[in-house]
Amino acid sequence: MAQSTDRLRRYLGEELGDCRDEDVERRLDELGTLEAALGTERVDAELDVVSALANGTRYTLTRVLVAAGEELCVCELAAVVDVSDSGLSHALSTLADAGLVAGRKDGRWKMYRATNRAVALVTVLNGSVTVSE
Amino acid sequence: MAQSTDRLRRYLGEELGDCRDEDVERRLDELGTLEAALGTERVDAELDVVSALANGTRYTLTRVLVAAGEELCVCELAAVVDVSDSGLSHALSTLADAGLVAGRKDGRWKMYRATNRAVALVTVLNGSVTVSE
DNA sequence: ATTGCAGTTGAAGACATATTCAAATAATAC
DNA sequence: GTATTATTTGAATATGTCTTCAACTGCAAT
Repeated sequence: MAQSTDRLRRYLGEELGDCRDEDVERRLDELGTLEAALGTERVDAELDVVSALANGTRYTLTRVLVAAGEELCVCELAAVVDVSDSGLSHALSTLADAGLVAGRKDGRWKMYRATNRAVALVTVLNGSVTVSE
Repeated sequence: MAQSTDRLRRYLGEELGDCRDEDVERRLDELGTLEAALGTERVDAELDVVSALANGTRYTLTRVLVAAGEELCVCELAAVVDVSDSGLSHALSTLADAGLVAGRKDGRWKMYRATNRAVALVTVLNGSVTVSE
């Protein structure tokens, strides 16, 4: 740990004018606190959600379900993405685990809809990302 | 295409009472329109952003920079995540490409800050994901 | 100018994820 | 009941992504 903090000490030296051991310790503490305040569990949970969206097939499915504004049958979603039935099922299952879609069985058909979480995320992404034309 | 639409035809048959070729065509059109309205470019761009966030190292960096509310030196961020300097640089570069952080050179140090896009996304994720305790 | 330091880049191996195939389940139709 | 259909599951390959190592750039101090 002595060596790994050398660089930080030099940086703080330029920032503060001078820099002692306690200054380095304090800054490391501040950074540690910043990180700890997030909460490992929470970060992991959020990362699961983001990871579920981070795939072309799954993001398209989510986007279409949000745009549809109603539940769609698996047999309809099959027309939207270019994967096998099995791949489609895996994708929907991952999204459901992440709370981005919810499924309901209706006879021999299965219907999926976007959750509020999906709507919120897609809305922010849509609003935040600009596309050149 | 004839066979791949069989299932959809049967589903629409149950929904509508009866179902002809034109009904299947119409539904496929609706689904196609829904998807096309999203825009391939836009979906790709949004997927890039989501994918940039979908990694423990990068999500933690983003989260910390948002929480910090100010720019931090690479030498400070090194204390936050557990990767090599090279790995850290790659991570920050990916985030910068996705417009989630912005970098500024200051003498021999490099400072990074979270962008509005990052703040918006992290805020929504934080609000949308509940953590059991 | 040469040395040392902060950070980056490219390439490669290690690692993780996606998609498919084959088989299983659950529901309906016969 | 048996057969057919819709969807799911698990295992295996194919594909993609992380992280590291080594070499490099830019900057500053000497």
